[in-house]
Amino acid sequence: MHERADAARNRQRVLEAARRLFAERDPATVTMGDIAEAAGVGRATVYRRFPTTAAVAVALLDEHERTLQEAMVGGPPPLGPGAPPADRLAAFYEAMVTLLEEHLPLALGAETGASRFATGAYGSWRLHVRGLLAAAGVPDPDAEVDLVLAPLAPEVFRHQRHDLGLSAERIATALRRQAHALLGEVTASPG
Amino acid sequence: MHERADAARNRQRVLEAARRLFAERDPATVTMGDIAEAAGVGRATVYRRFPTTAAVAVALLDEHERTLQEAMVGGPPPLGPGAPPADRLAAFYEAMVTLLEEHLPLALGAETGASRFATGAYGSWRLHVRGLLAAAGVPDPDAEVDLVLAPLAPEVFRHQRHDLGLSAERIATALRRQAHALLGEVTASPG
DNA sequence: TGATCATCTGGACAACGTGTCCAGTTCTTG
DNA sequence: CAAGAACTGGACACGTTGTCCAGATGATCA
Repeated sequence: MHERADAARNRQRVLEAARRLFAERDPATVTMGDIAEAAGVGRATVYRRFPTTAAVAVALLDEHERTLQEAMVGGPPPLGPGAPPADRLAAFYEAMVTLLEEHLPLALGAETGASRFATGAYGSWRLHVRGLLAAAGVPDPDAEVDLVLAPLAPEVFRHQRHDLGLSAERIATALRRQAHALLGEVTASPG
Repeated sequence: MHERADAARNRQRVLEAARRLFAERDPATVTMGDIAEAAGVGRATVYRRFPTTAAVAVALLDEHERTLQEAMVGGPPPLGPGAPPADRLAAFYEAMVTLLEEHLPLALGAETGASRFATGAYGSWRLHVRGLLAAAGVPDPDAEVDLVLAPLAPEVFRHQRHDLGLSAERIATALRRQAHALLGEVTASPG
């Protein structure tokens, strides 16, 4: 049994209305009622598919995140396999900055309530970066992976981008340097 | 005009009750009403001094943070002045891990609502770390400082400590390695 | 085409947290 | 001890959440 036509139509209305609302104002202040009203449907209609506003944002982010993940596992280097770990981490950082620059309101909206560690996307990035750390010879990848991912928290990007006024390119450059510093010479440590 | 005796007494009751509540359950679920009830005072009495539950947590954290800050600016090396920037950053990381280990519930409680970037303590740490980055020859300290502080977000520590089960020492070791990787050889870059 | 039935819809409801207000009380000052 | 300032705590109005159910709508099948 496929989704009913009216249900599919309303789902689209809800998603589009939510995208607009998240972009227009502080994503943390968007309520289920706001989304329902903007979409022209009842509140229960929104609740039927999404338990929270964060879930709506996650749904909107999903396709973009999936595209990035595919490039990470099967795309061309340096983002995909083939390049040295330090270069791949730098490319990953750069791709994440692009993603945050394009969809920051959604990324912020996806964080309201539960932590980002619970999302499926975070798990994928974690797996990817952990592999890079291990390949580079980092002593304890399990302890470092979340530290390496921490600078990509949407709230950190928002702070740098808007409170501080830094350009996305400047942030990306800083992250690239850190990627090479963290993984560039690990195997050449004292021995 | 000094604080009235009964007001001071109630302030202490509120702070002690809040400390207990934050430690007992998820700090994000503690409400002003809970604090008032546990302290044995009315809700408006709590509102008189603290606008939000986060403000209560900040007040409780304040003295501990101040102690750390004094050690940073005037204490013995490697945390205080005198040691190389990489060693000082490593010492700072280690001190922050200790602080988080001892007062994680308060740190998490202080984050509910507004972002941690707005707190005065964050500004002090930022200033300190920015100075270390500049002294180490990092090209763009303003862009890197918040990235270097990001792994210390209470939510990241909570994830590593409880979701992953890592020991505080293991996290501190990983951070020390990163500190040396990020600042250890910056001035010895290609030339 | 028209009947049947599962699904969807949207307004209503109760519960909860927030922030404010003010009348009564308590403490400090002279 | 009197007068005034400050504090207290219950009450109030508001907004959000999450659930529920009776009516409406669309898919299926004869």
